[in-house]
Formats: sequence, C-alpha cells, structure tokens
Amino acid sequence: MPDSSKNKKLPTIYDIAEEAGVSYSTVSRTLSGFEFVKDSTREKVLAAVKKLGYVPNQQARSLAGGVSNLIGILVPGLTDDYVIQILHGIDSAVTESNYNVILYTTNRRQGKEATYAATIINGAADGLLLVAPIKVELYLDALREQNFPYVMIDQVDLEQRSTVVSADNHKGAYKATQYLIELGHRQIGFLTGLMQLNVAIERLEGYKAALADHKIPFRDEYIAQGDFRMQIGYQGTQELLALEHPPTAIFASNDVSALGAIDAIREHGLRVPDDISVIGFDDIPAAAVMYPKLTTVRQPLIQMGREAVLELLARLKNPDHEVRQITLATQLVIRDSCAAPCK
Amino acid sequence: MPDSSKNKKLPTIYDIAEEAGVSYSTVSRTLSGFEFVKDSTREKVLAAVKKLGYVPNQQARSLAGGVSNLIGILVPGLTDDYVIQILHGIDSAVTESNYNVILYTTNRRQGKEATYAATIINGAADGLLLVAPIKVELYLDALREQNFPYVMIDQVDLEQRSTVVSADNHKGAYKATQYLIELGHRQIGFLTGLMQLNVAIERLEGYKAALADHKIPFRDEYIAQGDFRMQIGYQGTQELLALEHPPTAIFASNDVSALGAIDAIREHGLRVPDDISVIGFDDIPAAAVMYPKLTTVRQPLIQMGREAVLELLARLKNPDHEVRQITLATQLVIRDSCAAPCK
DNA sequence: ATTGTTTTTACAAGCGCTTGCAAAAAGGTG
DNA sequence: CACCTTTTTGCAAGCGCTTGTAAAAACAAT
Repeated sequence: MPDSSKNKKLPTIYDIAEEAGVSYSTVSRTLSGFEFVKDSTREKVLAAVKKLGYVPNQQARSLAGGVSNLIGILVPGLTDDYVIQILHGIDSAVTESNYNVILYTTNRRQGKEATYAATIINGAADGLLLVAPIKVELYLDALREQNFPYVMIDQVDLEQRSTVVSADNHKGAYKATQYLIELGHRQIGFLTGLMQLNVAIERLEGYKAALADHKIPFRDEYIAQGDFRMQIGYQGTQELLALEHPPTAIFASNDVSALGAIDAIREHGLRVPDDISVIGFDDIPAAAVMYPKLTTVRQPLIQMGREAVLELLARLKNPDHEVRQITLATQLVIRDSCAAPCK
Repeated sequence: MPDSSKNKKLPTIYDIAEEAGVSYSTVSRTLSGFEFVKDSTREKVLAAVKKLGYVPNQQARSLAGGVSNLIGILVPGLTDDYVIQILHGIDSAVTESNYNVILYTTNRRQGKEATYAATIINGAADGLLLVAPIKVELYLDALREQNFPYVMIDQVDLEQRSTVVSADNHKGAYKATQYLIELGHRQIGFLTGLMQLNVAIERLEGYKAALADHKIPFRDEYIAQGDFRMQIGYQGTQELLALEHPPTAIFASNDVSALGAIDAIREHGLRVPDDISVIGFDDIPAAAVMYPKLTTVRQPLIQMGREAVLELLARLKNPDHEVRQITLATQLVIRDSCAAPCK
C-alpha cells in the first residue's frame, strides 16, 4: 500500500547545480540551447541531470522565458471525421517540430471559443490553430492586438488579414455539380452546410455557378437546409423527396450529411445510385468503404492541417512572416454513388 | 500593415489591483474561489477585471499554485478510429469538468512515451490518461513514486496496482468465435493484434477458449500475425488464404484489420460473406456503413474514455481514491459479414 | 468609549526557470 | 609577466500568480 503523501520533491536546476558544482544559471544555459558553455562543464551538468533524473518544469520555463512550446488548437468537436482528419494532419506536422499540443473542443458551446482563445493568448500557448471556427469575430481583434500568431483552417477571412488555409470549395462544388450534369441530371438537389460558415456558402455558390454555366435554371425548392450533420441531412433529404418533382441527384455539402441523405433515400424505398445519385464533399475515410462507395469531392484535409502548422511555425519563428491565404485544390473522386438518371 | 512589435502588455493582477484600489492578493483571492472577500470589494475587482479585459495566466497560476487544471493524454496516434472514439469519450467527460487537455501522440516512436510521461509528471499536467500504452513499464515506477494520478485505458495491469479501464476482451472474443461456430464454421482463422498488448493476447485466449469448449481442435496455421493495422491484416489474410484448407471464416482482432482481410479476400475472387465470413472487433463507426456491414464485437470505446476521466477526476479530487480495474462488457453486433459456410 | 472577536485585506515569500549584466577565468601578445 | 580580449560563469531580478501570516477594519458586547 503506497503512502499517498510520499510524493518526493522533484529535482530542480538548483539540485543539478549543486550536484554538478556549478551555478544554476549555468545549468539553465546548458540545458536550453547552449551559449558559451565549456565542454567539461556541460558534461558535468549532463551527468548530474542523468543521475538525478531531472526533467525541466515546462510551466516555469514558460513563465520565465515567455515561451511555452505549446500550440493551442481550437476544434468544434471530435465527432466529425472531417475534423479528425485535419487534426491528424496537424498532429503529424507538430510531431515533427518540438512543439506540443493543447486541445480545446468547443462542442458548439456558446462563448467557449472566445474564452479559450483568451486563455491561449494569455500564455497558455505560443500560437493558435483555429479549425473551422464559427465566432472568430469575437476574438479576432484580441488576437491581432497582441499580434498573436494564429492560423485559421477552413474559414474565409474576407478582409484577408489572417492566414487562412482552406480548400477550393467553389471549384470543388462546381466540379461535382458539373459531373452530375454531364451524367444527364437536370434536377439536382442541394443540401447545404451550416450557412454561418463561409465554406458552406462557397459550396452553394459553386453549385449555382455550374447550373448557370450549363443553362440549368436554379430552383429554390431544390435547396434543403443542412448543417453538416447527418440527422439534419436526413431531414433535408426527406423534404427534397417529398417534392412533386423530386431531384434525380442530390449534392450534399459534406459526406456526413450525404450519409443522412442516403438513409432518407433508402427509407423511401429508392436505391442509390439507381434511382437517385448522391455526391458528397470531403472524402472522409468512411466514403471509400461504405456502400455504395461514395462519389465525393476530396478536400486534402490532412494536408490542410499540415500546411496550417507550417504557416504557424513560420510565423512563430518570424513574427513578420507574411499573412497568406492558402487555397488547396479539391478533387472529384468518382466512386459508385452516382449514375445517369434512370428515366 | 500592423506593426508587429505592438503587442501591448496584457493586464496582470497588479493592474487589476490598482484599478480596483485593493491589493493584488485580494484580487487573487477574489478570482480563485472566494474565501472571505467583502461583497463590495468583490464587485470592485470584478468591475476592474471586466474593464481591463483581464484573463489569468495559466502558467503562472500553475507554477504558483501547483495545479495546472490540465489533463495529459498520451495516445498512440490519431489515425485509428479506435483511438478517436476513446478520445471522443475522454473529451466529452473532460468538457464537463473544468479541466483542459494536453495531447501527446507517440506515433509508435521509440521512447516518446516515457519522455512525455516525464514532462507531464514534471508539472505539465495534473493527471495522465494513457490510451493503449505500449511501454508503460518504462515510466510506471516514476508515476507511482510521485503518486501521480493516472489511469490506463485498454491495457492490463497484471499487478493490479493501477486504475485501468478496459473492455472484456476475452469474453468478447469468445462470443465472436462462438457465433461463427454456431453458424457452422469449423475452420476459423484468427488474425492477431499487436501481441505486445495484453488486449491482443486476451482476444486470442478468448478465441482459443471458445474452440476448446466446442471441441474444435486449435490449429496453429490458422493464426496469422497482425498488428491491428490494415496493411498487415491484408498480408496475414493472404497467408491464411494460401493454406491448403483455408478457413471458412476469419476473426480479425480489430475492425481495421478486418478491412484489410476483406480486401485480401476480394482480391482472391471470393465474396464476403458468401465464401468467407469475417468478423471484427471494436465496432468503429465505419463498420456500420461499409459493405458488407461488418459483424463485430462492440467495445464501448466512448464509455471507456468517459469512465477513465471520471476515475482520474476522482483521484485528482481525492488522492487516496481507490485503485480499481474497470472492465466494461463487450457486445456482439451482428450485421452482414458472416454467414454459414457454403459447403 | 473600550475590549474582544471575527472578518477582510496587505505584505512577503516563493513556485522553477530565464536572462541581462558584471565579474572571473582563460587565452593571446608584445 | 603585465595587459588586453574573449570566453565562461555567477548573481540578481523577475515572469504572474498563490498562500501563510500578520495587521487592519468592522462589528458586537461590555
């Protein structure tokens, strides 16, 4: 039975200094990037570190040095594969640096986004990565006032004052719509994303542009409101199917809501793609293994995460690193969920 | 063009103290849980906080108070849905507390696990959650010596000195095997997990036990070495299929490797489940949407994450909170990837 | 008013580390 | 060997906060 109060004190630089017979500042200098330390001294210090099993206290380091070596990540949640993929990209790039990650999930809770951002600005991390943030305007000024390094992912900064990494949503949506048109579809339903997000708007615009370019009239009743989630995608699709002339194809603003759409279609006794075609957006891992395999627009999510980290690191190294808008290409991935209209 | 050096100093408790006309310690006491503070004083402080937009510096708080309000999480990586699900459970429970999360991914890199653990013990977080750790023995002693709060997830502590949350792997594997036997299978291949992990061993044991109970001889050539990853699952299955009497069913130690198995089977021109049945383990989200829908053993991954957090929080609140082994039930989820053997 | 209590506030010290500055040691030169 | 440089080390201060302790204020009772 361990004595619960027996947590011995951990060694500090002072202990190391004593053990090595040097001053604590020499220990500090030896440990954090050299500066002029005599080789023999360095060896003594390192030996003492090893002997005592010393590990620096990050909090103290951060407080004294003003650098935490932590990158804060603000994500909407961990339920979406879309987020997970981006996170994966972020992680892989961060892993290659000497930073670590502090993760905040807002779960769409009121105000959390701004609170977390404030905490991060106040020393909790050196930089901030915003994944599909919703309420940026609430703390963007604070970030900028402090000249705090941050990068937004999958968001549009209309004023172009932030570094933003995103995919070409407009073109992606255009390509998807065009593909359906080329298959022969004329009645194409569109399931929107969360329209508070610019990316959702861009996808809708891409859809509209493709219709216009092919002289297909835009019909308002073919637009169903979604929010990127499965359940609402299901509901929106129900509405589309209840129309007098239901669409022969449905373009869902993301893969997850496409899953909802397929559910709804099946529930109506219809088959995908035989009776109705469905196309998604994102290309989450499930898209390739589901049935039918989902035709979709691939966003390079992992790469987006990586690029964002690289930009942030560049900014961290050089505070004057230029602000840029990085837009990565999307790609139409043709699988099995689309076919020519049956009639 | 913003002047990059214009990051104004953020307000500290001293600024608040001055603004409110009280001493800094009064500010501190007002802000961190009350203690006796006069209402009128509290109001003055709060007003100053609001006016100056003060946000406490967590690092300083942590250093001075010895408490970071951070929970460290050590995960093997972000590629596995299995890990993601657990993470999701963790996150949902942490979100309900007033802790935040600092995330370390080892990506199976040598030594990282121990390094991160050491950093966490040295003040980076107040507690540690270990998700399917591989090299625990390297730092378990350190954790215990410091009486540092930690909980392991999906790991077996043979000495029962750690709090561990896991699923009933043995029984789950037993049920899966039994199900195949009841369908009529006698030649059942087994694709192992990463055998360094106890959970992988337990699943194998469950498989063996079910065979024994049903008087089916255990055949060594029906065991293919896997490591929980898709690629190796694919290879292992190739080996099984190359046997003179290939199995009529394959039990993969996890869903991801089941995907690899299915790939291999298809490549041999065989169909699932018509020619060969496949059963997995985990029940990751993709299992329900893939084709064919995967029959598998569900581990309550989200719940495992939640339980682990609950235990850790209890331990954080009360350092003498008892050490326990929590084993959650697994459940056979019958879908479409298994059928009676064809011949 | 005075004293004894209790509530409230202030001061000082310190958490473990970094870093500017000055002093000490080491190295070169004439 | 004295003197000037350059390298190396040590001291002090301070990062922003918490907290033990002591002093001040408030209040009640005498």
